[in-house]
Amino acid sequence: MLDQRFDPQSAEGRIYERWEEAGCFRPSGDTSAQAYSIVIPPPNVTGVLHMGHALNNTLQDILVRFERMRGKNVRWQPGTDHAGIATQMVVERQLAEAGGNESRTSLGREKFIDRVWEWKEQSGGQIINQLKRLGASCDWENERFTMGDRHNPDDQMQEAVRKVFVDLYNEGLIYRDKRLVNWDPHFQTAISDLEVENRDVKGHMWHFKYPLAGGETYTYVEKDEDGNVTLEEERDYISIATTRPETMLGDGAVAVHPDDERYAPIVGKLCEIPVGPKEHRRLIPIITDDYPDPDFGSGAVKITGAHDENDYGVAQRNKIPMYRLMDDRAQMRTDGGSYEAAASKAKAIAAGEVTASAAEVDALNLVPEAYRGLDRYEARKQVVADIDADGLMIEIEEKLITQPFGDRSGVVIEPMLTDQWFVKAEELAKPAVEAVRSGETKFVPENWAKTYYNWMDNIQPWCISRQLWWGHRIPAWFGPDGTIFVAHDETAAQAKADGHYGKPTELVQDEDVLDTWFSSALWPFSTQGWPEETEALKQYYPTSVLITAHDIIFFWVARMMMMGIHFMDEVPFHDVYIHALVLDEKGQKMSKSKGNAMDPLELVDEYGADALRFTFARLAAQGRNIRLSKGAVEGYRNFTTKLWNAARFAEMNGCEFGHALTPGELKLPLNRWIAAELGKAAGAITEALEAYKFNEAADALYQFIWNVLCDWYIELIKPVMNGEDETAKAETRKTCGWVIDQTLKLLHPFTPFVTEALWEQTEDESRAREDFLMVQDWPAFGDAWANAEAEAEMAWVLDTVSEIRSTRSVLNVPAGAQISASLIGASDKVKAWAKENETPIKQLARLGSFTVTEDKPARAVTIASGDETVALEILDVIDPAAEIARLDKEMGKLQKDITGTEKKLANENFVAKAPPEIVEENRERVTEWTATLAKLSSAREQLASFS
RNA sequence: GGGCGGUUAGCUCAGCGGUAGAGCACUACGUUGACAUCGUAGGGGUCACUGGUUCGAUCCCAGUACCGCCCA
Repeated sequence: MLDQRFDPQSAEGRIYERWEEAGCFRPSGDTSAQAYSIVIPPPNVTGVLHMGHALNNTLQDILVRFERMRGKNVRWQPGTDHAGIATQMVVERQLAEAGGNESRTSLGREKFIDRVWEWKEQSGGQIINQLKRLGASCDWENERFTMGDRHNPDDQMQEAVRKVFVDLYNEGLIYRDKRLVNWDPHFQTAISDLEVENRDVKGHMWHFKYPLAGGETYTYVEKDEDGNVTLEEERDYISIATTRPETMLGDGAVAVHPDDERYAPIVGKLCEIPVGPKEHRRLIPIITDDYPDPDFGSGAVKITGAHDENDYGVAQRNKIPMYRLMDDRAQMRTDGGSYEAAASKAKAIAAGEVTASAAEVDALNLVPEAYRGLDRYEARKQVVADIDADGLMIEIEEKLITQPFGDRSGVVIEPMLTDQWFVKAEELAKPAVEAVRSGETKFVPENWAKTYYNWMDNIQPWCISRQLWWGHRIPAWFGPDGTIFVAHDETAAQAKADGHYGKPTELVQDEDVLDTWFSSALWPFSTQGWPEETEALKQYYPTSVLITAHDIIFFWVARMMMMGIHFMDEVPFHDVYIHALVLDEKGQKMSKSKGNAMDPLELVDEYGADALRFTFARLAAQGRNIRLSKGAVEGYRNFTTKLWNAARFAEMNGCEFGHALTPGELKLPLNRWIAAELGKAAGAITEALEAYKFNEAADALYQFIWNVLCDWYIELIKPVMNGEDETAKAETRKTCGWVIDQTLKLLHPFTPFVTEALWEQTEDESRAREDFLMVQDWPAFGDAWANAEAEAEMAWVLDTVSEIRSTRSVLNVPAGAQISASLIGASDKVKAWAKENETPIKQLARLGSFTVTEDKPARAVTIASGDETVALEILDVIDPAAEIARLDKEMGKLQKDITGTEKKLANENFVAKAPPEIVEENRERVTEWTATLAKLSSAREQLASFS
C-alpha cells in the first residue's frame, strides 16, 4: 500500500543511487541506434548550484531522459572547468585565512599549483553533487575537467590544448602583440571583455585649459542651430573635459571633429599638457578624427592611447604615441629614467625628430617624480589640485559616468597597453557565422542568431593570455633575444631554438597561462578523446544540442563553434537552445549582492527536486524569462501529490500494473476514451519535446493528469469499481493500471523521482517490474488508440454532468440533494449513451434518478443544448427569481452570439471569400443557438406563468 | 547612439488570422473511502494606443507610448 504522500527527502537519494549503481546513466554504446549527445556547459569547479544551473541542467536532463527512453545511444557529457581567476582566488583566500605566513608568492608557482590541485581534489566540484540532487543523469563515469589529470603529464585534455595552441600558432591564427587590454589591477592580469561589467557610478568631469603653444590665440565662436553667434571670444587655450585627469600625463594629442568649426583655426597647432614641472611640459598636436562628438563636453578630446579604449583607436589611426603611465597594480610608474629625460624624448618624438618603436615608447616613464608610486586615484587628486592651483581649471561637473569593473575582483578595470597572446578570432569567426547562416547549426528560438551574428561580425582579437598561475601554461619559449619558439613541449622548443641560434641556447618559458575559455572552447571534442580519433568522438561529435542561456552565447556558443569547425571540420552542435534567465518574483535578476537569490537546493529540500524541475519546465516558454516564486514550486509539488494519490486510488482498487494492452481488448467507452486521451497527450508531449517546447509538453502532462485522468476518469470508474459487473471491473482495472504506467513514462523525464518511486511501488507480486522506469520504452502510439465514437460519447457525458452541476450550483440547490433529472428530445444515439452512462452521470451530478423520456416534467428547470433538453425537477426547491436570472443571462449571451454571427453570414464577402468550412461552421452555430434559445425562451414563459 | 524583446484576467504567463486561455489569487458551496498539498461552481479581459492589409486582426505590417535586457 502506498503511503499517503510521496516523501522526496527519503526517496530521492536512494533512487538516484540505485540508478547510478545499475549504470543507467551510461550510454548504451549501441552503434546501431541513433546517437544523441549533449555536453554540459561546464560549470566552474569553484561553483555552487544557482538557479541558472538548475534550470539549464533540468532542461538537459529532460531531453536526455526522453531520448534515452526513445532508445537512442545517449551521452550526456559532464564535467567542470578550471576557472583560472576564481580558483586561484579561492586558494589564495584560504592561505590568507589559514593565518600562517604562506601566500601564493611565498609558496612559489609549483607549490601553489599543488595546493590548488589539492583543493580541487578535496572540495572542488561540489556542484557535481548538487547536480545529482536535481536528478541529472549525466554519464558520470566519463566526467572531465578542463585541466585534465594532475598526475598524468600526457593527459589528453592538456594535450588537446597544447595541440590547438601550436597548430593555430603555426597557421598564423595565434600571435603575440602589444594591444590595449582590460587590466585587472587586483588580480594583476588581463581579463576578457566579457568579464568586465560596465556600471554607471557617480563621478566628475573636469574641464581644463590646455594652453596653446607659444601663447598663440584664436577667435573661438559658438553658434546656435540657426547659425546665430552666441559666443565669441579670444582664447589662448583649448578646453578639454576628462573624467580621468591622471591620464593627462600620457596624452599624445588632442582631437577634434573635422567638421567642428570652432577649432578649425587651431587644428595642426600644438598645445601644452597643463601638468607636471613647468619647464618640462610637453606639447601635443591638435588633430582631427571622427571620434570626438562636437556636442559632448567641449568637443575636444585628449588622446591617451595607452589607457582608454576609444583613445586607443584614435591613436592607432593617427599614429599617436601611446604612453603607459601605470604598473601592474595601477599605480603610477616608478621605473625607467627621470621624467625630464622621458619628457624630452617624448617631445622629440612628437616633433618628428626621432622615431621610436612601440617598446621604446612603452619604456618611457612620463610620470613626473612628484606623482610616481601614487595610486591612480591619489594621483588624480594631486593632478587636479595642481592644475587648479595654476588657475587652469574651468569647472567640475558632477555626473554619472560609466566605469568598467572586474566581475570577480570588483575593482575598476584599467585599460592598459600590454604584451599578450591573441587569437585571430575574426578569421575563425567567418566559417562559424556561415554555419549558422546555412542552417547547419540552428538557434532555438531563432532570433538569437541575430545576437550571435552581431557579436561575431564585430568580433575583436581574442586575448588568450592571463597573468595567472592556475591554468594551461602557454607552450611558448623565449630566447635571450626575445625570439619566440612555440612547440608542443620544452624539448621540441629547445630543438627549434638550437637550430635557430646554431648552438645550445637557454630558453625561458612564457610565464602566462591561457584563458579558461580557450580550453572550454574545445569541450565538445576534447571531452570525447580528441586529438585521438576515438570511438566516442565518432559517435558523439557533433553533439545534438547545446543548452544554454543567452548571456553565454558569446562565451560558449561562439567559441565552441569557432574551435569545433576549425579542428573537427564539423559544427560542434546541430541545435543551440537558448533558455530563459531565472528572475525573482519581481522580474529582477537574482544576485548575491541584491540579496534576492533563491537557493535551488533549499527549494529541493522543501518541495522535492521533481517540483522544482516541473516548475522550470512549465515556465520555460521560448523567448521569455522565468519569474520564479516559491508559490509556483509549491503548486507543482501539489501536482506530484495529485498523481501520487491517483496511483494510490488505483492500487486500492486492485488495478493491474505492468502489463501490455491492445485496443481490441477494450469494450467500455470510458476505457476506450481514456486510452484515446492518453494517446493524444503522448503525441502532444513527444511533439513538444522534439521542438524544445518544454512548457507545452509540461502543460499537456499537467492537463492530462489533473483535468482528464483525475478529474474525470477516476471519478467515472468509481461506479464501475463499486458495481457488480465483474467483466467491466476487470477491464477497467487493467486499463487504469496501464494508463497510469504509460503516464509515469511520459512524466518521467520531468519528474524522475516520484515517477520512479511509483513505478517501483505499484508492482504486483505476480508481475514484478523487470527494470527501472528510467529505462522503459517511450510510449509511441500514433493514432492506435483514437476512437471517435467513444470520444463523442464521453464528451457528451462530461458535458451533461458539467451542465447539471453548473445549474445546481447557480440555483443554489444544496450540494447533497439527490434530485431527479430527465433527458428529453434526444436522438437514439444520445438515448443509448444516456442509458449506458446512467450510473456515472447520477453519481457525478448527484442525481437521484436520470431517466430518458419524451414528456417534460411540469415543474422543472431546463438545460437546453441544441435538440435535446435536460430537465431538473427542482423548481420547488429553488428561488424562481434565480432561475429567471439564470435564463435571462444565458439567453442574453446566446442572442448576442447569434446576432454577431448572423451579421457575419449576411456579409457577402465573408460567404464568398472565407473557407467553406468556416462558413458552414458559423451556419451550424446559428442553427444550434437558435434552437437552444427557443427552448430557454419557452422555459422562461412557462416559469413566468407558474409564478 | 546601435540591437533585441515585452505590453493579453488582480498577479505570473500561454496562445498568435476564424466564438479570448491556464495557474495562482478571489467568491460561494462542499469532508462523497485517492487526494483539504482536495473537490464543485462562479466572478473577472475595448488582448497598450493609432493607422494599414484582410471577408475577418489579440495574432500580420507601419508608426506612437511606456517597460526591460544586451552592446557602444
